[in-house]
Amino acid sequence: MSVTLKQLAASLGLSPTTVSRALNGFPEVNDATRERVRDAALKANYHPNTRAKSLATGRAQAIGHVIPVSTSHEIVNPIFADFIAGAGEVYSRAGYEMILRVVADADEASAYGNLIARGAVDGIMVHGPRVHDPRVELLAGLDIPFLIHGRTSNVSAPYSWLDINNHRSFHRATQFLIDFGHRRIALINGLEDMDFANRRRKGYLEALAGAEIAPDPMLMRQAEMTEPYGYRAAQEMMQLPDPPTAYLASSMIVAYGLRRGLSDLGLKLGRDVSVVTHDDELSYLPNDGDVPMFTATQSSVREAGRRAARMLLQLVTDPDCGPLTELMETSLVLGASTGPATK
Amino acid sequence: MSVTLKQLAASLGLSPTTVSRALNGFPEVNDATRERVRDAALKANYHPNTRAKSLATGRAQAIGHVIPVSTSHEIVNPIFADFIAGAGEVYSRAGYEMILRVVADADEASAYGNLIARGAVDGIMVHGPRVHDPRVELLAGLDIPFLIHGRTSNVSAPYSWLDINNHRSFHRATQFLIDFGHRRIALINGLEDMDFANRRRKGYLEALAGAEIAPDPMLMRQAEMTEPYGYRAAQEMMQLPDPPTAYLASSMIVAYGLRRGLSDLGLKLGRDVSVVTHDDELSYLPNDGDVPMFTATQSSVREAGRRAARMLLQLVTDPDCGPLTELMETSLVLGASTGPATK
DNA sequence: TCAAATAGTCAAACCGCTTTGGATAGCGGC
DNA sequence: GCCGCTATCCAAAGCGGTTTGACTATTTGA
Repeated sequence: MSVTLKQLAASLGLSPTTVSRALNGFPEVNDATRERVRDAALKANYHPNTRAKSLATGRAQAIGHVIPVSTSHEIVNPIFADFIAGAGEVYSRAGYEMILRVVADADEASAYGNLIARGAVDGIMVHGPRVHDPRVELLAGLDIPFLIHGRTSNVSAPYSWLDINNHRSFHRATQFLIDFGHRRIALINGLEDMDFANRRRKGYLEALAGAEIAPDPMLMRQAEMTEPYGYRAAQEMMQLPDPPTAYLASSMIVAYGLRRGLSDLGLKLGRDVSVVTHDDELSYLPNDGDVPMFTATQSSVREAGRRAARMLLQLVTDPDCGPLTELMETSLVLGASTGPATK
Repeated sequence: MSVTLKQLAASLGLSPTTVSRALNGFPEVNDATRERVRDAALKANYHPNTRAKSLATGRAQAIGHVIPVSTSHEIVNPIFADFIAGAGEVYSRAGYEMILRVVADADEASAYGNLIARGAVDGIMVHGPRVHDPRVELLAGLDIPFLIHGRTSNVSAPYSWLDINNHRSFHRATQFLIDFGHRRIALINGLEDMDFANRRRKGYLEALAGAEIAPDPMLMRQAEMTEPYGYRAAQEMMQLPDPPTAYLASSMIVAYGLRRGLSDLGLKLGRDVSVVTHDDELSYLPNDGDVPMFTATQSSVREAGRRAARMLLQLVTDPDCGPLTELMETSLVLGASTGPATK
């Protein structure tokens, strides 16, 4: 069915060696011969067998992504799709394959070991890091380039990562609300054993402290980021004796839930109550236009995927280029969901 | 770093042949020897190199997914994440790798040829089929098992697919609204060159025809399924001289947009206006609880991923098991978003 | 003009595994 | 004691590429 190098060589009356070198651009091949080989390869629709090639070269030409699915909630974070779309773009341009493993978070450790021991990948992208993430030390000991989308805390080993500035982002968003006169600001966070959520919480708390506002546990929640979670948070918090006048949402999905919860109570965003959300710029949930629906800390997760992929490829190409890190700042865009605090 | 079979064999004083057979469960190995080999393999953390194995066996032990990204809109369909999560589960259990290609839809054809010619995969999953999808004939001629998530029309070649009954689903949803007395029913569809959207449209039109309701082009839209699309559709259609009393939405995301558009006009779902949506049961947009928010035609895309993967693996294992097809029915769940038509 | 450098090509080894086709030893049966 | 089995094990030949180390012509330099 598919042509092999040997067959191609035979049909040209050349040795496999020469054909291989001709196609891979080695200098010690006559230009005329190279031309002839290239033509023939094209005509025969010759593509080198990936497996054979990577066995011979020792390079897998593939990057592994292990995406964890929380066993308890069976939830797939919607940002994966966009991140992967971004990364995939870069990989295919660079001639790398992306291999994906969907793994229940309990089995994650073995998934990495397995992937590497089998020589299936040259590098690994780590998704959804926790505050204390054992995977970092695990991978650091495994002698393979890896990059974390996000960060982890309390880990001594140096590692490469790309993250957004979650701390600053939520500090700024909180400050923004404070400047508008809000003092009862609720945080509808993601699960706080996730590193990103933890950092956001710290940013929020610091901004409150800076304004000498005592944090109120009743105004802080964490959970898997679904729409109903936002809805319930809004509905329940509005029942409080001293309800929040503003909300910080951890994602657009949660913000949609908040919006629904609030509007079901007859409250209008930006007038009666304010909402600032983080916006990953998912393609099907655009928050743009003349006046975006939500005031948001914005950062494209697709672009993050592209950059992360480029960094990881660099680490693969040159393993000694040291730990690579990038902190992407978010931009605070003004939307229709915020306004001054009302009494 | 990682142990090879040869090393393992040497350390045991055995030949590679015997070790290979011992680990792969061939009968011609002494039980005691097999035990010894297994122990050693475990202790040495031996995992056979995937590349070498698949080169030797001719089986890639991998399935390729090509996910198209519409070049014009740069939109990644959010259902991919859940579908892939479902499929990934099945693959890892079966010892298969999932390799993903994100491809601008223009380059798709070459992506398949390339993937196959390189011997990288044993089977291919096709996403997002159009009404007339050239990929089917392309793949049929390529002599590799493939399965389409969805279907295509006007293609003579037989092929394997798994789809939900889009036609029946939207027929039923429309009928449901008609039974409630609605006659002005809007269809907020996905792009109708996508096969699923086309079938839904037909189901909708047939139900209208059955009730002798003339379809109104002003009440039918198609576009990429984003939230603002739903919002605008609701806002604009409500301006019509004879506005719809009910809406059919193509996805939860669009339904959210509709909801927002309608509630911004002061209309309450289920009372002033009805909405039925299709619900893929994405994990972060659950539409359940005692009374789901939306009345919906429901079908788990994650489960579809699982089933599709199983079917494809069967095709890979036994290429002659003929075209496999499965049509999943959706269930119509009653939610709070529908009610009788009001004048 | 002749040795030495340079192109251009190829045979063969190798990557890590599977698999074919023996080889060897122990066994019972005659 | 010899034969034919069976139970175990192994050497070697692939799988489809890359890469090392020659081997020829041809140039080049002196």
